[in-house]
Amino acid sequence: MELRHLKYFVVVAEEGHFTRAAERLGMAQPPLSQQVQKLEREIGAQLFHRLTRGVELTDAGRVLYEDARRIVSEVELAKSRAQSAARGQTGSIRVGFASSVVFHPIIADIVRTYRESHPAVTLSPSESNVEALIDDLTAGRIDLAIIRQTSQESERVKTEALLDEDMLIVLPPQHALAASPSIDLRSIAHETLIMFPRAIAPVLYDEVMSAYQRAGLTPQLGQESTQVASAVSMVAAGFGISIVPNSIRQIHAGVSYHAIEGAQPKAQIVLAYRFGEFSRVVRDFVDVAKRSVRDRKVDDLG
Amino acid sequence: MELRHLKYFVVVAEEGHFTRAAERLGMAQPPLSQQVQKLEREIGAQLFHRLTRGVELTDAGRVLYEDARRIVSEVELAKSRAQSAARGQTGSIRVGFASSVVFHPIIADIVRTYRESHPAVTLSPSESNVEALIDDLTAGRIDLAIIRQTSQESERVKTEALLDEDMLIVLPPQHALAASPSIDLRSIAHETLIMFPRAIAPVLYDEVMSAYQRAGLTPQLGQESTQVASAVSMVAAGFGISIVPNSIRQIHAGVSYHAIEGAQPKAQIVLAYRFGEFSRVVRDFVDVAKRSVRDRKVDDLG
DNA sequence: TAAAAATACTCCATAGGTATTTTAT
DNA sequence: ATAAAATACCTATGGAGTATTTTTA
Repeated sequence: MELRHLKYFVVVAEEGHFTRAAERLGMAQPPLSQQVQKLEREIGAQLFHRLTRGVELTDAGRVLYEDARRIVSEVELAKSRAQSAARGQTGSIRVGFASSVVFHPIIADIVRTYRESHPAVTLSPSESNVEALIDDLTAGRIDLAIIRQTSQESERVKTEALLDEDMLIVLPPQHALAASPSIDLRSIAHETLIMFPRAIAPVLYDEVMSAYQRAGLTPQLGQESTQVASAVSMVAAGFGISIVPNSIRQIHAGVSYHAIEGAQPKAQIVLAYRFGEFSRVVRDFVDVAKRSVRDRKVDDLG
Repeated sequence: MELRHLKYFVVVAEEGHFTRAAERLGMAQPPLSQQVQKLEREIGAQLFHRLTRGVELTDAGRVLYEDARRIVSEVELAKSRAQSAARGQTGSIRVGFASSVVFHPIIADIVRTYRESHPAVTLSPSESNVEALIDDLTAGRIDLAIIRQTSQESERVKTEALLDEDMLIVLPPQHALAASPSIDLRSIAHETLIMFPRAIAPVLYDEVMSAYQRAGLTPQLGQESTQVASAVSMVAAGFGISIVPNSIRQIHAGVSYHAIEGAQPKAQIVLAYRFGEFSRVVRDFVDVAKRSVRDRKVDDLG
């Protein structure tokens, strides 16, 4: 059985007349009769009662008519769905975010812009640490990740720098230096430094460590925070000070944020996706992300 | 486009390999390649990425695959429905079951009773998630669904509550509380909770969440299971605990099932059919279902 | 006898086969 | 060098056309 048979059958059923149906189908009557006969032979049942004036559906024909009509239109629908998927307008995309990047306003920017331009694409966000996200990416559990710079360049994962942000010193309320807009690392070298576990964002961690090193200092490491962001609440609670990416500033917990004088450590935000990624929806997301960053830079200048 | 194209496409998609697909189809590879190319031309999009070792679906291909597979099987079903209608078995009924209800003994009850009272009616069962079943119902792909309670009351779909069942805590073997017949949520609040995706059965999902909330607790959500039932095997594998409807108890996987003390979440089983459904076979099924539930309740009392 | 479907035949488009080339690792 | 898809070319099935016959109210 072919779709042709169902299409022909539907038209004949609607016209109740082979000759008129053939006209509507833009074909001659005999081949139409033949195709319907072939369908009847395959089903093993009469679909029409042949009358002198036209034809009439049998019971079997009536049952088939409902199904055939629906199936024919579903094929049309399937075709146009596939087409819009090819244009990247439908589908789904799973994006993982490193927990230290979710506060950066560019993230909201990117997600909003993408959602607007691809309203029919389902965007499933997840949050984890850099290492786990790279795993998720290679294993195909996510399609794309926005993370911190990573040294472990896998063969299967392509990374592209999105932007750099400065890192800031976080001081508890009532700290002696809370009023200074910028602070020299040496003036806080003796204070307990709260850091997230290195595994969560190794390059970020190392960046802070080397800033101390370049200044000829050794950080006094204290209690580890579980996340980059939760370091802030530990600072607020008086456990010590911390150094976090600028975007963490979004968190107002009574703490104060200060630029670092001299050797300014940078925190890079990076886009990661599988090498040879074909998917249009994913490629579009990459484009949107890059464009958002570019537009933002232009804004900053203006 | 012809059914042949969809059939060929489905096999190639499943094999990921033109040569093997051609074998499975009992034909040579070149004509298969040609037919698929023709389909791609008609859709106006690549359906496969041609790799050195086999092929892989594109976004458009993935979208089409789901539709094509369904359409091909619907054609088969339509054919046999027409055939049985021709044999004078005036009826057939397509019933969809939410995967989380299929283990409930009432389902077997209803189906058996209906089969006995309507031996000439062909009953075609299918299994899916709540959302997809409501879609199938409105689109006319199925006539009736037995699902979990749904909030999205469509205008075209009428739902009727069949029965409530309690939800139970599932614990892995050797769990400290495995011997307790009933458990307080607070005593397991710190354990990882394995849940199915909310989309599969939103009301069920929310019921569990609000049980935690009412107890002043926050669930520690872990890895999602793909199905309600597969949560049990994940519990057995030690990924955490879960909360499932009582009927899932039918699955013995080494796990233990426990009543929840206090705020007992309920899982409702619901009958859904198109508003203004006139078909006798469908109305009879609804009657049988309701009667089965009533009889069962009488049994429970006795 | 008239309207309409079925049959008889003819033709050619195309599904499918075989042999070979191209492509990507 | 090799696996696998694409291409080239051929064959023949069968879809569609024209002419005609059959059927039945």
